[in-house]
Amino acid sequence: MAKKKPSTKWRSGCPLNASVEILGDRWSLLIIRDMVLRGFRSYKEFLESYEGIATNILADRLQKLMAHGIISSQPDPLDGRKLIYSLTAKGIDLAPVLTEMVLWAAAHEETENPGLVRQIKMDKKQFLAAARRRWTESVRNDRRMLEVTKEDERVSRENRAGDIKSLV
Amino acid sequence: MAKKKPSTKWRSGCPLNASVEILGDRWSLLIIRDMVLRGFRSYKEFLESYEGIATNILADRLQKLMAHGIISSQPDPLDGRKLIYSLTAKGIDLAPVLTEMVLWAAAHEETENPGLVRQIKMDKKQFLAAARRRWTESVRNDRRMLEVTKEDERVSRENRAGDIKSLV
DNA sequence: TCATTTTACTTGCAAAATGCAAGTTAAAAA
DNA sequence: TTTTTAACTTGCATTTTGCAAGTAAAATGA
Repeated sequence: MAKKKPSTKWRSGCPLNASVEILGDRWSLLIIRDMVLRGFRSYKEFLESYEGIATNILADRLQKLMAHGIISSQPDPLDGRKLIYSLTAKGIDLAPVLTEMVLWAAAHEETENPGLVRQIKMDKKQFLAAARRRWTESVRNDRRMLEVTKEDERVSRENRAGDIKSLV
Repeated sequence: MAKKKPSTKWRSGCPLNASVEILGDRWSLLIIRDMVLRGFRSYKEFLESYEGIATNILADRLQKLMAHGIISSQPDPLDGRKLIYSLTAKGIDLAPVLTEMVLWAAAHEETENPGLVRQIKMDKKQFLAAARRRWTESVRNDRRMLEVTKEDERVSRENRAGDIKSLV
């Protein structure tokens, strides 16, 4: 499932340190946020998000998140130029980290999006359950789409075979 | 209470972005961890922690954490070379962020300190309550120590005054 | 009391990460 | 079949990080 294990050689064995080494930069968690909370799935969407990430940094972060097994990618069957990025189970498990960081900043800094904050405060568990449900749905949906695509390919292969036969 | 407001000019108003701009580096949260979980309070202790932070980076991070009102510092009344760093309320409020990051890494990476992880998993609320209790205690204790020191100074001032009088 | 040690830094410099602008390539749309 | 679009890559300047070596003030030891 995971793409590749990064050379698990942490500065220390402390679990917090592992988190910080993987996620401790100014962009990774924002990409995760866009996926968990806003359902973003493509390079273009991430690029056009609020904070304005640079193209090379985005490409680098997507690669690293994949290397850490937090996201995965597949070609879009409907548009060959696109890659569809998905959260893995490891990725959606970051939702509680996100929500706590949102609550902390909302409590101590001047921030926007009071609707989001209110929702989390009102019922954190339900908020997380909803996020996970959306994720489960999208995984199911991707699988379905993949099957349809495979079927399409099978049919088109048969058609080509038919064409060739008709040429003989 | 807070030292100074940093020029609140975020890349975006999203609360998660604020958190990431303040805490999104490879060291800040480790310093907070050392304070919340291990009770560290001096430059030297932070310096000797597991991950081996460089002296200049540590000085820089301590300054930034102070500028953000996450920690504060006071001279050690028992040793004039030392500064005692303390978590502010804003600082101790980061405990839930820490615990979620610990749980995430423990679930998905090879890490050590299973005792800590077991404790958090067993009863997260109680774990956080204990961390906060330790913090409240240390705040109370600091205040007490400060008063004792002030009394000492008053006495020593009187003694000096007495000495001067005795010289006249 | 006077040299030594300790604490909390600073400074200088090399290496790595970040950010911006300008390509590039393959696929889709007009 | 020309033009757009999506997802990058490249080059280069700026910033951040990390290491090693100071420094100043206070405490400690002889």
